[in-house]
Amino acid sequence: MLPFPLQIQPGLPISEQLVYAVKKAVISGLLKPGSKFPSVRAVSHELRIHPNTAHKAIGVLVGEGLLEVHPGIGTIVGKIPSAPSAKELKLLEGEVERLVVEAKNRRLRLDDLQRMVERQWNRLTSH
Amino acid sequence: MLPFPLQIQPGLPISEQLVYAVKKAVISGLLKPGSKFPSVRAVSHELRIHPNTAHKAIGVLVGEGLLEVHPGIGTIVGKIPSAPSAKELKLLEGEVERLVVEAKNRRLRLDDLQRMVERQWNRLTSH
DNA sequence: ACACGTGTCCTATGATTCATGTGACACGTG
DNA sequence: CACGTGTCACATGAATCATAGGACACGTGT
Repeated sequence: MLPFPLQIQPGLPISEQLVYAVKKAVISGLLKPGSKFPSVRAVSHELRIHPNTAHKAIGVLVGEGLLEVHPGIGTIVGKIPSAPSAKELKLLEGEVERLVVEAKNRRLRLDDLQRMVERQWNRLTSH
Repeated sequence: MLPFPLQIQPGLPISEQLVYAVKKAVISGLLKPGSKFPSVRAVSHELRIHPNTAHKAIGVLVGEGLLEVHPGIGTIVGKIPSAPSAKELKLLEGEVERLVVEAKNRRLRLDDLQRMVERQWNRLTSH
């Protein structure tokens, strides 16, 4: 069994769903830094997807520092996520802007949105 | 000239970029409720895109209540954006979750994120 | 030395989405 | 009736996505 939950659904690319599932598992403590991450072939076999698709998702996660690859040995969960770079902060700003635009068009108030953020934040807290 | 700014860039679907540009223009007061919205052909001509592409974006905006269509006459900016339905709230929850997941993986703190939200909120305020 | 599992890469194919091309129709205004 | 409006129905080419099948280099274990 995979160390993280994922039910693949149509509508979004499979590789993106896999990336997101791993990100959620990492921050929720399901995947602990330094622990082994399933091999490309194991992931593809469990999820019934093609190895290339799993490999693509893992490549994204490696690029973001969430996973570390050791050739010939395997892949482990990244130990120390680096502090946000200027580039990453700019990307986050863009995502925040998108969210605020949606919220404003739905006629939410700032404190409504803040409460939603805080609720999701606490819900995704490891413990 | 179009009543809203938009510089089409590669990487995202053109229709999505158009939808987002209009949403931002609406909440920033550039497009006022009740005012006329450019015709499908005018938008496609100004942006150098295909009428079908502009029509697709406008269709999305109509579906969300931001624009109102009067057949044979034209399209205007929606007057009264409805209160968020349960379905819309659920979609927003999902977007908030995505943002929180990204922020946590970048090792931001809750108040860091809250500040970013508040800043974007004030930046996108009309007047 | 050898087999095995690991990550990585290559070429190819079919499905889907996206943007465009082209043409047409119904509606309301003048 | 002409005109501009929104709307729709095909079709085509490009790009993305997932799949298929095979191959190679690396490190570990026997």
